[in-house]
Amino acid sequence: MKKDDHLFLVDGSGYIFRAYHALPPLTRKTDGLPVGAVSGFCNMVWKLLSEARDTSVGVTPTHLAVIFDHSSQTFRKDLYPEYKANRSAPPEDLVPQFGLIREATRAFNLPCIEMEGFEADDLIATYARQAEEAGAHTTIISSDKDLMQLVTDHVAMYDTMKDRRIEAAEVIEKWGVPPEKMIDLQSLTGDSTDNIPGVPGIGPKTAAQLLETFGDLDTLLQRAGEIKQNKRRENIIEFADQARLSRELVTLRTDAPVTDTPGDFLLEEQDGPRLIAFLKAMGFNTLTRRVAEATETDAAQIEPAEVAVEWGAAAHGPDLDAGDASDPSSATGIAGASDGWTPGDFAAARTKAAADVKIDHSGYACIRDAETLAAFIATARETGVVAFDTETTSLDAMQADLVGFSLAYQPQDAHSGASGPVKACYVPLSHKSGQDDLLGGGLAEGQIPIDAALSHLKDLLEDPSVLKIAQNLKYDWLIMKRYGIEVRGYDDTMLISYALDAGRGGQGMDALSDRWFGHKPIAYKEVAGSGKSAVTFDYVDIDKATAYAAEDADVTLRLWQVLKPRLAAEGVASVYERLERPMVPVLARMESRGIRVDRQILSRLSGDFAQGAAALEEEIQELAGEKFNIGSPKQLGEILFGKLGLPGGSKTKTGQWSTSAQVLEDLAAEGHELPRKIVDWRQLTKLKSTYTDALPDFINPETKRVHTSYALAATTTGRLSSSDPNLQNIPVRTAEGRKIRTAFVCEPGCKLVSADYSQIELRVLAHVADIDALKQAFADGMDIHAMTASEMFGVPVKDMPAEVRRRAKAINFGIIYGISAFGLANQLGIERSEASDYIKTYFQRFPGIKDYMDNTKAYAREHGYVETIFGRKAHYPDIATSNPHMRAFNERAAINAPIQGSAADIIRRAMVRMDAALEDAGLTARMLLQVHDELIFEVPEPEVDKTIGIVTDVMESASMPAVSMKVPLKVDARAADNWDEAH
DNA sequence: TAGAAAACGTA
DNA sequence: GTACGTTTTCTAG
Repeated sequence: MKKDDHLFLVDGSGYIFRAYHALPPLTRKTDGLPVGAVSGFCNMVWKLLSEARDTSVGVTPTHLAVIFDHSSQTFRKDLYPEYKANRSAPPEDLVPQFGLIREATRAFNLPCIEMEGFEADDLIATYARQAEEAGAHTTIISSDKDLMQLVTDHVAMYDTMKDRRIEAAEVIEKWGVPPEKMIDLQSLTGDSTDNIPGVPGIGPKTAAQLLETFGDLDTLLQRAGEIKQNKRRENIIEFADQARLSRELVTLRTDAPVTDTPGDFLLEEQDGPRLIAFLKAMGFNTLTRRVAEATETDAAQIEPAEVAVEWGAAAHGPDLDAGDASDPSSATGIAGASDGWTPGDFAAARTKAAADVKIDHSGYACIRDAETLAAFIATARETGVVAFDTETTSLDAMQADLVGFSLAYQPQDAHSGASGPVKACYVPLSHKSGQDDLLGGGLAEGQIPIDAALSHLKDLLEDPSVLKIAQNLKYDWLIMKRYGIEVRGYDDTMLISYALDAGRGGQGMDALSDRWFGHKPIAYKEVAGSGKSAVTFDYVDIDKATAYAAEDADVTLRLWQVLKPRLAAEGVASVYERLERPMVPVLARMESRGIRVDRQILSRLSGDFAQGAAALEEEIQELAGEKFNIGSPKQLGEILFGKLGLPGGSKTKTGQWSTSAQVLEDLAAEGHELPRKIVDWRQLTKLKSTYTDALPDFINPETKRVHTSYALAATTTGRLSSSDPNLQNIPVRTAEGRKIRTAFVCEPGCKLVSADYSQIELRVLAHVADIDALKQAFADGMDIHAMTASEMFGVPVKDMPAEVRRRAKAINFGIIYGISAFGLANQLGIERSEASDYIKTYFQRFPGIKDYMDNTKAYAREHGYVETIFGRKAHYPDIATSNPHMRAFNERAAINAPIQGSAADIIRRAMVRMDAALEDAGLTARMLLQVHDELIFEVPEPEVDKTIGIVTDVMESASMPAVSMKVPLKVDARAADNWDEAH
């Protein structure tokens, strides 16, 4: 470097934290990736590079480097193991940004510097010193006081947020001492955020005054006896060694063994296309435009870069390698990791520690006044992590009223008992007094007015920098949304557990508590009663409610401590971050929108079905010769196979005659009249009771729409399930059943749009098993079942008999289900031996499928689980059982899971992106329902065509960029006035 | 009154 | 042959 050179050293790590807290949260439109700090960083760097002259930084750099912390394992930890031990860890939505900011640095064509064992500050000190020795000037882009000791007449600092240059005068103004005395000052004051001890009772003002009087730290410590104030004198004498240790910790190393020199950091021309590709990938439109202008690049011609995102894994960023700080729970007091631990070690330690802290209800508090609530929330906020749970009057989130809520920021330990600090609490809001039931129950005494309590709660729940933890958050999210609160910054223990342990048992709180702590929480029944004597939660005694509700928050927090570290350790962090957690608001919105159902249509159908069933009932009893309960399989079996002596097919496992549709169809085919009528009767009564009678009761009195509830963690494979009512099994196969779909309608001026994946599971199969013939067929848009038939039976596709195609279709489905000769024979009504021959032929024709199935079985047996193409695991703990029947069942399930599960993952990805994609396109279409491979939208009529385009695009590209499918995904979409016609 | 079994709707 | 949820009947307590 030369005399006139000017080196800029950007404190990258410092900037990340500052930008995160100072700037409004920002997420990438396409997938919700948090990018606020990245955006701030890019804007700041661009400003430094292009507009330096116009700002108070005052100079233009000739050399520039961005410096980062490598990890917390530095030489300072050797000096003082507690160094930074209490540091609050980065918030969840900052974690992925560490890697992105390094990417940004490279995209700007700037050196990205870090070194193991040293903090960014030491590297900055080293380079600044080297530059100074060469006679050049340095500007450190930071406002961190730890760097102020470096300020000289050749080294200044620059605060980008305040646009302010920091030189010796500014240091003196702020701290009362010149830069060269900053080390001594910090040695006395210490630093609570880095856990540097200093001398108790000495703050910056006192320290500056003492240094003014005594000159420097050594002199002060020697002559401490001269200090007049008793306490101050005693402290300085007693803690002199601590001050010297602190000095070692705060003194920056200027001799870090760096391999570059400042001269290597010569600023080069921007690589416009590369930078723009990155900015586009981040979705920074304004900056993209500016950079395009400045570099004379046509941004429209540039594809967004593929940027790898470390959503939760501990690959980058300060402290993330250490494990104990990789999530904010390090602040919760459970013993953390020591040096060199792997994430797995850490997770195991957490599990062990969790079982040791016993759950004790006596420490829970019931908070009944606003001041205490505010104080509790303030404490929780400092901790940065808080478990949250609502208590309401109903399991239906769309109808439930809030009764109270509970919070926990640490496990409530047993030792402190009732007199110790409160870490978990319940806040009753609308419990009834119970005395005046006749008057509808007055509000019980001693509850915070709900508006006041919710305003405190809102501050907490909507602050993304405080991590909220809930068990099944979607429910609480919907409740809070109805009270005008939108939860931001959250984890869901149910979903974490699901990502980790799908197939290993339930993910409900009671099951998890039992599994991890051997503890059974107070049962809901115990506080609210059951059956006829059950009451809604607002009639539960507040003391009982406190124990029950606070325990739920306490247990939820403990579960999070145990489960969260496992995500990274077991490689499913991205499954949780991308496929589970973002689904919470997506599904919550779908559920709260609901779908319009025409009560009149259902009512008319109910009448029709009732008439038809009554007529059949009469005929059936006529044929049977007596009145009996047709709905009773037991009585029916006795009539058919006992009294009438029809040839009884099979029996169920309890020894009863089977009267399944299959059996009755077979009898009907033999010419018997009665079974046919029973099948028809069953169809009508089924449609009536399950659909036309039941659905109207689900119409919400307020919204006049039907709001299903989606379960995110109910299946082993990753599919959703729907209940209350189940809208994923609305009839479609028969003409009678389809009539029910005509009752699913849209608002006037709108259309229902249904978009479904064509053959998605067979496409996934072609991809995972890598079958050339299948891939080719899909690429060519061929009829896949006809193609299969043609390959297997040598029949040309043209003018193929329907029966031949039907058999091939059954085989294709069979493959997906883990085919057995027994099952295929059943399905096709052929002999087992014939089915077996079909399978043999199929495997000869498509040997890759056989390989895939064998490999999947072997993998499942070795690992106990299988994976989807996005890394979701489905566990099969019984895969190696000695019971041949059970083992075969598990093997078929294990073969099916990657196929069904990958398809489920794909539509999840589409759903996560859908709302933003529609909004970006200026559309107001609303996604209402998901039926495994189908999405249903309500769309204003003028927007229909454009919506179909966007929806199709998002769905067909849903696997990208994570997985590039070897087979195209195809989506069919159409619009109509009801679901029957749209489908 | 709670839970299992049988049946049947969907992808 | 895979994955679910709901209804009705029937049994055990």
